[in-house]
Amino acid sequence: MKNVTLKQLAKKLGLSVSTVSRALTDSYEINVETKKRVKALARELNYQPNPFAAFLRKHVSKTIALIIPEISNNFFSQVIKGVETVCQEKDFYVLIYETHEDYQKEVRIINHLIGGRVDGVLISVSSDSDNPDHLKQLLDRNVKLVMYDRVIEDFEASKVYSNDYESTFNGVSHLIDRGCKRILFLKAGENLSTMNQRERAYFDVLEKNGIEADYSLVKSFVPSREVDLDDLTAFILEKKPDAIFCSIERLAIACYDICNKLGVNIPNDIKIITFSCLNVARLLKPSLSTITQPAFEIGKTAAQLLLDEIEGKNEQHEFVNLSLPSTIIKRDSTKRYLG
Amino acid sequence: MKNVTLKQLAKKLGLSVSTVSRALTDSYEINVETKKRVKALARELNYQPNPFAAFLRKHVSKTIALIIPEISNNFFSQVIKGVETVCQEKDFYVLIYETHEDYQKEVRIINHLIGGRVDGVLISVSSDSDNPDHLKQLLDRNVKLVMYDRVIEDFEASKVYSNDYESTFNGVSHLIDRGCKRILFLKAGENLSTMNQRERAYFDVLEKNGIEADYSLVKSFVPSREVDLDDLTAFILEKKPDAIFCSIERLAIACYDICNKLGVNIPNDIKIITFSCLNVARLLKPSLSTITQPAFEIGKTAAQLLLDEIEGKNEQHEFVNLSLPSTIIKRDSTKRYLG
DNA sequence: AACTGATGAAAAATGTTACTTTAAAACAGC
DNA sequence: GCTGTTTTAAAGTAACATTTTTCATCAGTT
Repeated sequence: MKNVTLKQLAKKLGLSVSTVSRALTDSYEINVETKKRVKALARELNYQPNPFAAFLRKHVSKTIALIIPEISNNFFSQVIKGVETVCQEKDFYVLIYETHEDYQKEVRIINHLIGGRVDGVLISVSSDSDNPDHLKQLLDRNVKLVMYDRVIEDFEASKVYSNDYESTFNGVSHLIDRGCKRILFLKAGENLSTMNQRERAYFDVLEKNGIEADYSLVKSFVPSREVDLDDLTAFILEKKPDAIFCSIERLAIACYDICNKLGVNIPNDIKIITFSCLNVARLLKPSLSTITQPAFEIGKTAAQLLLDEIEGKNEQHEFVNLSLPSTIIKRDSTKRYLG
Repeated sequence: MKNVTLKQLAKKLGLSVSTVSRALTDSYEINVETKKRVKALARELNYQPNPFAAFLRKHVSKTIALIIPEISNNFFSQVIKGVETVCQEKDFYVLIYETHEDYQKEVRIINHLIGGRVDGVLISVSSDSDNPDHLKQLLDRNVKLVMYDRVIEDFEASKVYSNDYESTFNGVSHLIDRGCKRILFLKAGENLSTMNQRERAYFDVLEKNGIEADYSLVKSFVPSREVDLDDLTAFILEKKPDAIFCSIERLAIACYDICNKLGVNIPNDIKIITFSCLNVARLLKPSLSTITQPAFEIGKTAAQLLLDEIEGKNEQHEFVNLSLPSTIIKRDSTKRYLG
């Protein structure tokens, strides 16, 4: 082992290991001169304490796990950024895991984490996650947990998400304001908290506007799979909608492709609005109306809450439910007529 | 501590700790019946070996660090995905670090890693990284290193990148084929291997086509900062180019915004091509011609190389230099005329 | 009785930290 | 000036959970 250890430092300095250790942590019991000597040598040899050994003593790893359904997704990559920002500031380490929307994989990951690898876990549950037993086990072993975006509603933990109900309500209302009556609702995933909120809002808006609910206008997609374009094309041709509400960005992109192929004009023939964190939405043809979630803030806030819990600032287990507002940006894809 | 340990298992089973340990690792020295009993209890209590204690003995953490200049960037998030894919398969853990293009931060991160937290490091160096001493220290302490995308050319390590020279050569040639003569070259970062390759290719194409090099048509941007739109607008208005070659996606987006604002038509007035992993490039107005790097493959390949080295498959230190081909996709933004 | 071979127990080691102890010096009280 | 106490500085040691090496036991065989 080529790594510098306390032992080596102690030997070179003619001191004991414990003295060196405490000199480095600025213990009051050590002579000022000795401290200086120790620190000077530590700096010279670029001594870095071994984190694994330190953990074994202290049972604190200063590491959290960030569990993500799909990494290369604008929403989640901004979440990562938010989490990173907070953690780097507080000298915490972030382990990233991707579930690929697979519940089995999620369980396996959590089991790994049970070994005590991390102090806390940030999770957005996978789309077919119906049973939270594995998460309970984490808590049993004193690993802190915060859920973000996709949460399990009756689970005892802090949660950070966006106002899916309200923003969907506004989004669908916007379509109706523009004269749409036959609005497709494309959802992704069956058991997701976010999707349920969005679907509820969709039907509520219809009811409020005296439009009869047609459940056949709702189509569900498997988030982990590619969008089946032929299938979606057939669906659109069959239903002949005047608008499409997409609950994820990928579906909107598929709709754009399909409309281009079919020669259907957006927004004159069909209007489209979608949940999306795409930063070039304004440059699309036509520019895409979006409901943009505060991804970066969600990441930051969730990480903040988790670190607070780890640092024992929430002894009473007062779990927080935080809803951060999305922004609805109306662009050409939902314009009344585009000349 | 609520965690299940070998000690607890041993106590419950009436065996010694070492016997339990060896039963779980399927040592030939342990009676088959004993093994069964041990494994049954381990499964029942969901025993997970403490990774920190295991490390301390074995000096293998099965963890690598992935150092990234900017996480929320299509290219890098696909790299993450590639790395994740390989590592999950081989049961390795990935720690993510973001440098925000800051050399000081990069040095700090590497110093942290020197403590032995990881078995290996995957790095794309930050844009103002001129001195690789910190990386040498890693190698001194037996931490493996592989560079991806942005590499330091004369550093003793395996490297994975894309064929920046050739693809830029093809990209600029494409612009010239379309009749462009006054091509801006927008670069990002001064000391980056990638940028140097691209710039060299740009000038080589000009020379090959008998166009006199005009160094004032090259403009450099600081990758960590927002693009200064006013500044870029002024530059474009001053230089009156018939094409712009963007070395990063963000610059192309800025150009689109500027052209829209100025009422300049792409591609009739100015043609634009860019390095980009944007998956909606085809849906922009006009659709954007791109040079798309194989980000996912770069991540996969680099991770593969690193894990091989960690697992001792490269005892002779035969470092690999791998160049993966980018794809140039010609779309409307470089069309001859768009009616 | 000595020797195998199988089985499992004990002990050592990893690098750090926290608790306990020791040694010496400084100081107070008689 | 000596003894007893306090203070200061440093050393020693145990513990963390695991793995690995060494050691011990016992049954069975020569």
